[in-house]
Amino acid sequence: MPANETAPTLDDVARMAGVSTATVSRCLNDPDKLTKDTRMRVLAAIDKLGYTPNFAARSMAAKRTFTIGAIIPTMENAIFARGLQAFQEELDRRGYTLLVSSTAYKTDAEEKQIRNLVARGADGLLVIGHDRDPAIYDYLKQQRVPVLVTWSYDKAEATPSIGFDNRAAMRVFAEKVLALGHRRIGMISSTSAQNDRARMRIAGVRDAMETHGLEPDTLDLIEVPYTFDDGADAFITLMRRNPETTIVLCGSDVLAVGAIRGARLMGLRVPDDVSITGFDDIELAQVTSPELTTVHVPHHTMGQMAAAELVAMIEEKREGVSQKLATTIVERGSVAAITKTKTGG
Amino acid sequence: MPANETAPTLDDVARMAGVSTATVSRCLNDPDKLTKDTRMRVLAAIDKLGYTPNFAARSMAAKRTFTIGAIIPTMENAIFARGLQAFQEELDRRGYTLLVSSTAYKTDAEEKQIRNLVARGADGLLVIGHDRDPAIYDYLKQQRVPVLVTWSYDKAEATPSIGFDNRAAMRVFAEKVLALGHRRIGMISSTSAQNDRARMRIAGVRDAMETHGLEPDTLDLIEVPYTFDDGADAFITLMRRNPETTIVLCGSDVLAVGAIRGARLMGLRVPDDVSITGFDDIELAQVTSPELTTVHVPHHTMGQMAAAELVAMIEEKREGVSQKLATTIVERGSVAAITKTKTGG
DNA sequence: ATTCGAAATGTAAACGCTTACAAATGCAAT
DNA sequence: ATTGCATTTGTAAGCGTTTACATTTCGAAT
Repeated sequence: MPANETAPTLDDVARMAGVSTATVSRCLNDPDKLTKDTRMRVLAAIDKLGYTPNFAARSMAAKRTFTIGAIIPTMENAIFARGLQAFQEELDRRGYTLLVSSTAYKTDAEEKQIRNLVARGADGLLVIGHDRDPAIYDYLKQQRVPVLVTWSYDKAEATPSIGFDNRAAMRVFAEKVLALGHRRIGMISSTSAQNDRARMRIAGVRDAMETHGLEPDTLDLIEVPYTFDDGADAFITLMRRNPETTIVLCGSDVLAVGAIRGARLMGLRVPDDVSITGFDDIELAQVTSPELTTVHVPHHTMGQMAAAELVAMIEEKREGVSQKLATTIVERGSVAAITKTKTGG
Repeated sequence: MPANETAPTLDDVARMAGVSTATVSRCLNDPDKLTKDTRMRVLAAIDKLGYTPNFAARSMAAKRTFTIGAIIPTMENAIFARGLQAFQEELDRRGYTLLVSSTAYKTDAEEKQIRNLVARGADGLLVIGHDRDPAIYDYLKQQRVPVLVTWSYDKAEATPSIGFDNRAAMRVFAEKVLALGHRRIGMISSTSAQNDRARMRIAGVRDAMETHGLEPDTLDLIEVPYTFDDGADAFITLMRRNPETTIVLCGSDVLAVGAIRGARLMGLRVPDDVSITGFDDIELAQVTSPELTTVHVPHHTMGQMAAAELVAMIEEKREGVSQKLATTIVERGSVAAITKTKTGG
């Protein structure tokens, strides 16, 4: 019963195996450099002592942490879960660990979190969307920490991004559903300040309205935070102040699910009385009744590609290259065409 | 344009402020010890250089990281999100940072993650449920890392826990809904191996059956992983092999939402044709139609209390003390009483 | 003016690794 | 046996903090 007072160190292992600390270190980081015999001896000692390398010491000496940080707006819903999962898996495969931090949509919390991650030695950072204080980008550049933006693609931005064109995706989608004859349009978006994804999706809807000969300013828009309840409340507000609305486009599935609930609360049938759409295509989109017509985002591919690119940026010490991913439209049951009856109402 | 090649260190700050490194360190950790004048000088230098303390160096020297690790089974759904959010907020308030790691329900991944968190110097660990390889507990004891179990309460276990009695909660709930006259009972649970929460909830249902004079073995149980689809599939399987089932109790809201979807797919009305219940009371429970009758878990309080207790264990170097939290029953629309018509079916 | 204790600051030794460089070892060719 | 080169191993200097201990400074009390 070796009731050691403290955790074993490299030194302890070296002593027990009868080798130098350098050899133990090599055994951990570059096993091929050792004789099979010494390697076995060291491994045995490690095992016997239950040794785990001290991360802080290691990263201080090596000036590398093999850690990548990701800052996401929220963990509360599944929006980022899928993509992040894929990101993590790919990182794992490449020998990196992911550190996740959530800002709970408080933009001012982001800077603090980024500094924290950098102080912890993150070799690279993944962030969502382009919008943030330029000072943050300056800081990151000064610290020489590679950053990759995701969930957004914008070649005009200086920071490399792997994502999709939120504006175009929403435009194409909106054009398609509006072609069903809708003239009175409402939209529920999450707060667009400091959120290019939200902003671009709104712009996409306005683009589509123009295509259909509608005045973009007539879009009845309401911006709210990011929960089901917000979606439900916003929907009710929208329908009260504009009862002749025939379709409500939501900036995300979460909001759309809330909107469907709002419709149920008001005794409105979807899509018979009003059509509702989402964006993201998370699992949730299939549990409502009716199921959501929405825009499918390639979460998995996006996460995977982001991991590959960020690791490449780190290891090859090169600038990141942006890539645009395609979104697709998923038609389920929440959208209907305008019928005579309805237009008359 | 001081295009420094490398990030500024304590030394740089000290030099610029004309003080020793010890003083700069004090300025960061114990500002009151300094003259207002020197403090200002140091702060100015820190600001000017854009200095951020190096976390690895700090934690190596201080042998403290002010970091707490949490290992959760999944980030994919909101089950743990609320509690973890509260946990994080409380930790923040006390000056600690949270590192989250998800096992994706792969129990063998947990040990690796725990070792990783320990190697990273986590001052304490939060884990979900009691079930895990005893070797893990041994390792943690040897490393002297405090552990707190949550989402489960069991005074019989050696590891302190802050949570609720899964078995009793499910028993009380099941007794209540079964009192409505149900005799043919199905249950969908997530895999119970290595998952005391699932196991206890199943036991709770069996307890309730006995109370109602039903043979516990007649419970038609099906265990699946943890997604909506699993819930839907399980429900369909269950109803096919046992069409006269009148109520399906689910081990979690996620599964229940899946089950509701399964019912819709089969053309069954809830609760008219079959009743369905959940467990957890996450937001999701209110977006389905009908809304879920479920067991409310005090996520927020649980997370908050867990944070307070774990920090106390660390700072006061004492054993943790377990606490049992109460759950409540939330009746919404997914359960109906058995009518003559139905019993005749 | 001195003295003394408290408060502020400085000095330097850890902390547990990695890695450049030096030394030792092994093996093949002579 | 010797030599030379490649391979394996060892030595020791950092890495950027914190903190015990030593020293200096300051102000109040004499």
